[in-house]
Amino acid sequence: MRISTRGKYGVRAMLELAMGYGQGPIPLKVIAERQQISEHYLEQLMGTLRRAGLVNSVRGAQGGYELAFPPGEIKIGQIIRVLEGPIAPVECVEDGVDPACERFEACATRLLWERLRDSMTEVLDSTTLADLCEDAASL
Amino acid sequence: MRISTRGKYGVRAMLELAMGYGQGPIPLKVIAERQQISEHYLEQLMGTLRRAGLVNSVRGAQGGYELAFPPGEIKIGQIIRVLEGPIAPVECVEDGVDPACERFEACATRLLWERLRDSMTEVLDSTTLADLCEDAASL
DNA sequence: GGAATCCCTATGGGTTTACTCGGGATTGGT
DNA sequence: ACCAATCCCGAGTAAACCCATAGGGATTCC
Repeated sequence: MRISTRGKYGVRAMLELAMGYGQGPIPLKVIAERQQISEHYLEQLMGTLRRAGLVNSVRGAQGGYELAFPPGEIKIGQIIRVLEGPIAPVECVEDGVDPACERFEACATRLLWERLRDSMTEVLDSTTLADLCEDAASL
Repeated sequence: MRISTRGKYGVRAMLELAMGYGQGPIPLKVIAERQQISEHYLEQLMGTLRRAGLVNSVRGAQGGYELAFPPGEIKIGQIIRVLEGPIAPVECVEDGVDPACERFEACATRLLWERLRDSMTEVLDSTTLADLCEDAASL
């Protein structure tokens, strides 16, 4: 029941961008240094986040990345979904999937997985980058 | 954010045992057939569950597996922990681990992961096999 | 004794993870 | 015009993990 480094690094990088929001783009190198993440690897994650529309990139010298929206409008769940895929403990309770489930007992476990999915979604979608910035400030 | 087949199969197998609780041991073959799980693979999972004390095994002809406790006393969280490891989205919020975390921003994300862990734990530890049996009965 | 069981270790193919590498495209500063 | 700082992209890779499969050994009921 772990998220991978993609989700972990992604959230950390996005928090970094959130803390510098409104002050121009932040270069990858700086994010990677501050968060101690392999630069080349983080680059791939940022590419994914950019294609998903969560960050904008500015190419060339003095370029870098910045959030596509204010921190208060970006939910952690969005980041996770982009980098880790659907938030669902098992495939058959993914959003939008409605498989004809054969085993009737399986449905009992399915209710369980749905409850788990919902509680995970609740936490991840009720927290924004702005919330994490506040948390960071009060530490 | 997926559990593996170990957790899935494990819960399904345990539910099968719960539904036959008090009626003698159920052979692996039957569980595997009813739940459509590879027999040999399930055997390994049952071995793990047995060594963890969640099921008892009866060897020899007419043998099989049975729950070590009544269904109402076995939480899904116990099964998951045995088969999947600690319930924690990231390593640093595992129970009993208190790492000196270097990055102060990391602590902001750590609060998030703790909230996620807690909400997952809440669901999994508040549901017992008896609850799943009820769910199954009312379908 | 034999069939039905559980028990154990080893192995293997496929996928995923977490990177690394090398080069190309774009842009600001001088 | 040039150069350095950036982002962009695709390939490659070693290790780990997942999901089994294989084959035999030990135990117990009938």
